[in-house]
Amino acid sequence: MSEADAIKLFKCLSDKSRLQILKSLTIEDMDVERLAGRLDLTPATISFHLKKLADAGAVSSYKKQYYTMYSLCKDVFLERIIDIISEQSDEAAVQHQRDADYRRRVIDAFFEYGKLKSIPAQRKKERIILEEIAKAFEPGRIYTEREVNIIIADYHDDFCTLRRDMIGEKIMERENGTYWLAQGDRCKE
Amino acid sequence: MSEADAIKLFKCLSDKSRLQILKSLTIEDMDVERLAGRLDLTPATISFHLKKLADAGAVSSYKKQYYTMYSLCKDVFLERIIDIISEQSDEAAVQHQRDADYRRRVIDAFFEYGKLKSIPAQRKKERIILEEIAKAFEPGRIYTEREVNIIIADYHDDFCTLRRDMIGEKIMERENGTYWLAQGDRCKE
DNA sequence: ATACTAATTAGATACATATCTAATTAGCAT
DNA sequence: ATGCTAATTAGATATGTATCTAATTAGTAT
Repeated sequence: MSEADAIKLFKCLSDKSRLQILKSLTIEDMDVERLAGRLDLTPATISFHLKKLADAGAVSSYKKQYYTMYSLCKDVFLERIIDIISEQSDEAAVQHQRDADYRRRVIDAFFEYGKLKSIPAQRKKERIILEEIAKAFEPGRIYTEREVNIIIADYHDDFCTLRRDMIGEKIMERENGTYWLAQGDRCKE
Repeated sequence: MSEADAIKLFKCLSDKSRLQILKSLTIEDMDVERLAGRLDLTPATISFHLKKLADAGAVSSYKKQYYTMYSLCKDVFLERIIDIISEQSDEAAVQHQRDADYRRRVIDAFFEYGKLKSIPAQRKKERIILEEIAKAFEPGRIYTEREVNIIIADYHDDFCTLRRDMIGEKIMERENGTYWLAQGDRCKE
């Protein structure tokens, strides 16, 4: 089911009249006039809704003497909502890629020849820069403040600010003058 | 979940922007601006949608330093659609009752002292009357035309019309001058 | 063939809503 | 306390849609 189909289906389900039509058809197949009677609406309105429901694959119809009988397409409703939402996970991948592109642009803008040209004023951008610098540290290893300063100084003279912000952004952790990479959620990126 | 709640939830799911917000939150918790960046919309619009999503119980939020982080309420999406629709099955029962009430009113209007006052002009009403008369026949048993006439004549003089319509409405079936109750869908009522 | 009736379509209307810009509120940091 | 920044709210607009009445189509029975 494509995203457009999912939206069509949910749009059908988000209207009181259509929900009641579906509920009615849960009981048994019905014709337009009977539904009109049950919902206290005109047959024209019922037709309008049934068309949408049919278009979304929620109902189907067949002729029976005078009447056009409508019946529920049960299989459509057996899925879990979460599965419908996350079905298009390649879409999610595309968005993830867009995030990566943004990070790349920020990094390209502030780094030059492996050096940091300036420290971003915007918190979000600085975080990206800090995460980039953090790659120079080994996960799990414990560093002295002096070691940290030296590594960061490779990127920018103001290693004090950067070191402090590493702690502030919880990218690194500190205790008794020793430093190490936080295990946190960085790995997701 | 009440019907109103279900409609609110489905309304949230029936918008492309909101679906993408939910998909994004599937990956990890995010703040308003990040979502705005991903969806290429203003933070105001994202706020607008998040409010609706929160109201529908689809997302929740918590503060993290500068930012208000939003996260998905996963449990809401684990249900099957069919369960949500038919959850209010007492509602369905109410509607079924309404149908029964209608039949009762029609029967009361056309029967008097066990006799049929007149034959309804409206097809739908006549069918109800015919189904009522059909109760006088035993399922499975085969009747001669004469037997059928006698039974129907108890209700109305014009047993010819009624007998013919029994066949026309497929309530009874006929072959070689013998009659019997159709097994069809009457039993549902 | 003709008349009847269920169903759909067309046109009109009123209400809902997705989005933006601009203004305001609220929370954090110096 | 003051200033910054994320977030929300307010106001405006344009699009979407649920419903009705009236007209049309289609299918059944006499």
